[in-house]
Amino acid sequence: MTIGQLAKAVNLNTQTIRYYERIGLINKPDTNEAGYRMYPEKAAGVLRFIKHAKDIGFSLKQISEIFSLDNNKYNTCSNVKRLAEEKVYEIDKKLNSLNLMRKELLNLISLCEEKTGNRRCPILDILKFES
Amino acid sequence: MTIGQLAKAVNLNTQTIRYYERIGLINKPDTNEAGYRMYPEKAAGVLRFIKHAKDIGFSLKQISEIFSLDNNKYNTCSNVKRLAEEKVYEIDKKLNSLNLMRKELLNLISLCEEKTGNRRCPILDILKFES
DNA sequence: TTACACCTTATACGTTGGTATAATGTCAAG
DNA sequence: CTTGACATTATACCAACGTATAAGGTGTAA
Repeated sequence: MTIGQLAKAVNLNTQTIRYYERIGLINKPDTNEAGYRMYPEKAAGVLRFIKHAKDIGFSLKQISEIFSLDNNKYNTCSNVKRLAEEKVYEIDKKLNSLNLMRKELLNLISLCEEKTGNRRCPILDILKFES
Repeated sequence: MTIGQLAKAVNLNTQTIRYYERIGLINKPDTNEAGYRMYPEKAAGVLRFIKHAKDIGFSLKQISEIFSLDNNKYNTCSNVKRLAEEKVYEIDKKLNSLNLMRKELLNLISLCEEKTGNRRCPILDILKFES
């Protein structure tokens, strides 16, 4: 699988895939005679994992952290598992934080609805002078 | 109130306040004889508003947009409300994504638990290109 | 008066996460 | 055997959101 085919498969720019390689997020795959990167099927899964992790707010650095456990020969499955558990904990913190924001915004919106017809905007009023 | 006092009051860097001015997010206040920016009390409220809005996920650009709605005094409340509703929608998408990722990680963790004692780590197997 | 903490502007740099461009090589089809 | 769509590398550029530095002016307190 060439880089172009991979890019199409996971809906990423080829430049982006090379960028991920450059920053050490993914490994450079074996190349063919012409020097083209030839990716195994698994690569698509890895990239989808990265996209997914990124979507939910993990930085490329954090994603690297998960991958880099691989470089340490003394790493056992339980260490990797521990890291995964830490990530779950981080996710839970993000979930809480997002839920709080959501509540706050909905509260502001409901204030707006109570006050329709009024000139003053309760969202502006509250965020400006009471926070 | 000088820029340094303001910065301390709202826990921001003076550079950051000047940066906000530079990008047009806040107005340049009147200056004294020496050319020092002299901020009214209200400035702290505005900066707190910005921090708060940023905390709940608004970009500086979006915050600018809110301010400009405020300046227009035209249909303000419903426009601000629309922005807040858009933000709630964004938050909901993130929540869904996070919940998916959480599930995935827990699934990987459970694979680890099934395989305790085994040399190979199923998480790494999945994440690595090779093997 | 001198020291020191503050203020000014202008400009450069830093980080994250890419995208664009140039100059060049490879390959398959017509 | 040329054309077009790919691939390679290297380098530059982008937006967002600041932070740092240089070179200077101001204010106050000992």
